[in-house]
Parts: sequence; C-alpha cells; structure tokens
Amino acid sequence: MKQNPLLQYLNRQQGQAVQDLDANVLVDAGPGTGKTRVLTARIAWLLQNGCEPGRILAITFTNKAATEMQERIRKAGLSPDVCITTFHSWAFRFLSESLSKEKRSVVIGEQDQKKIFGKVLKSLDIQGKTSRLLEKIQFLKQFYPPRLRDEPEEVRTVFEAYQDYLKAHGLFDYDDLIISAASFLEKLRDADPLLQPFDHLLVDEFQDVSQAQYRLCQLLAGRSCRVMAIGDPNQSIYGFRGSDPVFMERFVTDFHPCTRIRLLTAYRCPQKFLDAAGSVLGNKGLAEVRSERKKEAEIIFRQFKHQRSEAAWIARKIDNITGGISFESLNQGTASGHDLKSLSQVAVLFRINRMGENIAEELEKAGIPFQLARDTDAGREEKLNMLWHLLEFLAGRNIDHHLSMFQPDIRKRLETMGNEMLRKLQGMPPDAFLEMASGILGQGFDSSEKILLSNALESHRQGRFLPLAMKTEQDRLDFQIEAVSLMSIHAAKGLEFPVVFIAGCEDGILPWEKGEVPEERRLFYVGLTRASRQIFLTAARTRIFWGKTRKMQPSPFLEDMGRLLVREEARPPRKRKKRPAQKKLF
DNA sequence: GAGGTTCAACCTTTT
DNA sequence: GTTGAACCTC
Repeated sequence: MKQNPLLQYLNRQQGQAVQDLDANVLVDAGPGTGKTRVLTARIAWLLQNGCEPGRILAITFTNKAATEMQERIRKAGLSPDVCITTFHSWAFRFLSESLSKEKRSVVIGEQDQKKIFGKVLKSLDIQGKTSRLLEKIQFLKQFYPPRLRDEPEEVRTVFEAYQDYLKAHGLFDYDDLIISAASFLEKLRDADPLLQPFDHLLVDEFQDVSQAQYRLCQLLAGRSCRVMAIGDPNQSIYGFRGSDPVFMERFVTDFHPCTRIRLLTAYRCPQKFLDAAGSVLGNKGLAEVRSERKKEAEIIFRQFKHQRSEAAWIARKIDNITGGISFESLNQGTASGHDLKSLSQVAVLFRINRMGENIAEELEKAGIPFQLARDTDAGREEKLNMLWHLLEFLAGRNIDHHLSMFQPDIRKRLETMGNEMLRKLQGMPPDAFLEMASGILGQGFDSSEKILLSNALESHRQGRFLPLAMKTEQDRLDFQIEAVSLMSIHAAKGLEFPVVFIAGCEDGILPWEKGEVPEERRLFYVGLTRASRQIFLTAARTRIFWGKTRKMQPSPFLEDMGRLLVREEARPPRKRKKRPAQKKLF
C-alpha cells in the first residue's frame, strides 16, 4: 500500500496515537513533541483506512491553525473535504445550516457587545461597573448551561436582561455560538438518541477548552464517535477565560474506553531548556520527556538598572547575534561570528503588552526591523465596524440592530435617506462608496484606512463576517519577513524560535501580581519552551509603571532553575587600571 | 445631549 | 501617563 508522506517517520508513541482507532485517545503532547504532526497524520490514517472525509471533524484553537492544517492536508494530496475548523466557526456554520431563517442570528463583535451591554445596564439603572460585569457574564458563558446558580441576584438579572436583548434583536455573541450549538445538539440528541454527526473527532489544544466546549465535544461524539484529544496540561494559560487543564483528566473517564498516550520525544528544545522549564513547574509531567537535540545550549539571565538599559541591551544583543545587519554595526564591524542568519529567528516575549512598546523603541533606535503583535488601532477598528453596519443596513439585513449601533445623528441621516439614494449607494464602486460612507458616518479615512476598507468591501461581498475577518488579518505576524517578533507570551503559544528573549522577569510582572501563581508558572514554562537554541532572560531593577517608578526584584521563578541558569553581570567588572594615589588617603 | 472635568484603573485574549 | 467612565454644567 502506498504510504502517505504524512504517515512516515513517526516515532513509537506518535504512531500509536495515530493508529489507535479502537478507543478514544488522549495524547499528552509536551512542547515540540510533534503535536500537529500526530493530528495531521491521524487524519491521513483515517482517510487511508476508508473513513469518509465528511465524517471527520478536526477542531483547532485558532483560525490560523486551522488554515495551516488544511494546507498540510491539501499538500499531502488528501481529501479537502475533511472539516478542519475552530469551535466557533464550526458552531456558526452548524447553526446557520440548522436553524430556520427566522431564527438565524447575526454575530456581534466585541465592540458591539460592549455597546449593547452598556445599553442593557443603563436600562437596569446599574452604573460604574460595566466592564467588570461584562467580564463576569462572559466568564459565566464559558459553561454550558451558563453557571448562574451561585451568583448574586444582580448578576443574574444582568445576565437575563443581556440575553433577552440579544434574543429580541436576533443577535449572538461569540460565546452564544458555543452555547447555542450545544443546546441545539442536545435537542437533536433527545429527539434521536442514536444521533452521531461524525465518526471521528480530533481536538487540538485540549488543555485550553472551556467547560462549554468540553460539553460540546461530548455531544458531538454521541455514542460511538472516536475522539482524539491532544494537548499539554502544563501549557494551560487561559484560565481567565474559562479554560481548565482538569478537562484533560476528565476525558479519560468521560470518554470511555480511552487510551492515554504520552509523547516522550521532544524535537524542539534542548534537554537543558526542558529541565529548566520543568523545574519551574516543580518537575511535573516532563520527567519522562527526553530531548532529541544534543547540542549544548544556554539560558542566560541579566539584570539591569532600568527598563531602558534592559531594552537597549536586548537590541544590541540581537544585532550582535544575527550578524549585525544594522547600519551602525556594519560600519563599526562589530558583528559577531554567531551563525544566525535571520532576524525572523528571534523573538522577544513579555508578560504585558505595554512592555512591547519600550522594547520597540530601543530596537527602532538601533535600526533593527521588528514586528509587534497585537498592535491594534481602536479607532481604525471602530471605522471598520461602522462600515460593516452600514453595509449590512444597505443590504437590508437586521436593519433595526445595525441602525441602533450608530450615533443618533447618523441614524437619523440613514433613516431619512430615500430609497433611491440607498439603491444608488449599493451599486457604487469602492472608491466612490467610501467617499459617500465617509460623508454619512462623518468620518475621514486616511489612505491606509482606505486600502483596509476597500479590502473589507471585497470580503463583505464574499459574505465574510467583517469585524472578525479583518481583525485576524491585522493581527497576523509574518514569519517570512526579516524582522524580530515582539509579542506577549500568550501570543507565542504554539510558536517556535531559535532565540527567545523573555524581558521583565520580575516579581510582580512574571508572576503578574494579580495572577494565579500556578498559571503564571505555566506561562513562564510556555515562554521558555518556545526556544530551540538560546534563551535570554532579562530583568530591570527599576521600572516605570503607569507614570510611577517602581523598584523591582527578580522573578522568584528564576530560583527554581538553580544552576541551569547562567547569571551574567549586567556590567562586567571592568579591569580597573591602578589609579594614581588619591588625595584622600587615610 | 454635548462638552468639560475629575477620578480611578491599568494583564493575558481567541472566537 | 493614558483612557474611559461618571459626573457636572450650559
């Protein structure tokens, strides 16, 4: 039988995870142990064994991951009919296909959600805690059914009022997608206990599923669907939004019969990095994992006087190890013999996004190209959002809702517009349309916004959900370009770089003072295990926090790494020349 | 209801 | 040091 390339060169545990079709499979996949590989290989194996592509559903954590996996499947010459998607996208499609036209709802983005929530609170005459309450409600909706029982009266009232508003206006927020899909599936199952939408379900990043998503998995699995859940409980870093590593444990009992497989060979990190990362977690779970990479590697820690000198050193170091491509080092010939070829092999990670700006500033000064993730422009997003409402209004969908999202004056303008005018607007070419839209919305668009917005017009025409479609496009870092990547540790999950800097390794930042220590440890673990060759940890003694200077201590997590950590002096003791005798001699 | 002032909070984030 | 929510005034 012809072997698909995706099925070659699997190690023993990987092969087992791929080929076990008789049971549900839970795979513990530590960093760099070939998680994506197992997932794609299992799909290939299923297809090779005659499983119908349409009966396979693979769930990933992000749209980006889904696209990448589809790409792999396509390149391997396998059927593109396997559904590889996110929980939310699947739920959206499922609901659109299943619900009658009247019951179908519009999905609202974050901005509209805030506005609507604000309105609801106002109608209830509650003030001063909008964002705290919204956060709370969102958290409760990570459970199916939403977990209201232990909540105070006020929270329940707000929850119900908010849900009523959404229902009355035919709206879904992102969390509703999961909840409604689960509830709808449950109804279908009650009507037909043998219901089973898929024969095989594969779920990636299982350590980050919420309870609602876990329930959805159970409902999707039905009675005899085979489920493979793969993840690393040590990398569960989204507790603040409802994910819980406990579901990996629960899987074993809830999805019976279940085979548990640990991937024991790590292909990314050198052993020293695994040991160091493991020690931060108290050596849980990683003990048996062995690295394939034999090369010696170092973890270097440096403490600086000020966040400025920290950032400046990072910039110099990057320039140095990538062979010095900045003007200055070319001129001065300070480039070192390090064999890194590209700035794209370097990432600078941090706990809080704000720190990215400090580092960006120094890189800018040093002439080192960089890209900053999550560098979003709220004003721009709002313009896009308004344009979307305008387009949907013109298309005649959910008119009341879209109108209600505009400021009163704009709303009036639209309401009094004649039918002929509206029709004319719809047929306009992009440039002219944007010109008109600018007038209607009372907003100017600069040239880069015009490009963004005309792209938006195009994707809207293709029926895509704009607020989301554009957002993901903006956020995406490009790892092909010659630039250092700057991002939060959260954003680095799933990525890999030869050289990783983690800045701000200070008590109060990492661990974050208001965070939960175990999750902060896992976060540090995720950061450390992104690197394949070199790790630099830095800290500052003073940091400016919201306009105030604060004295900082190094992160207590550094202690756990013991001798695996090389502490370099920020200012190596200079060999002082013997000074001439001073006047003040005793 | 628009426009100005004050005061508090400030993390991580996918869909 | 910045933002945004709440409160005040016209």
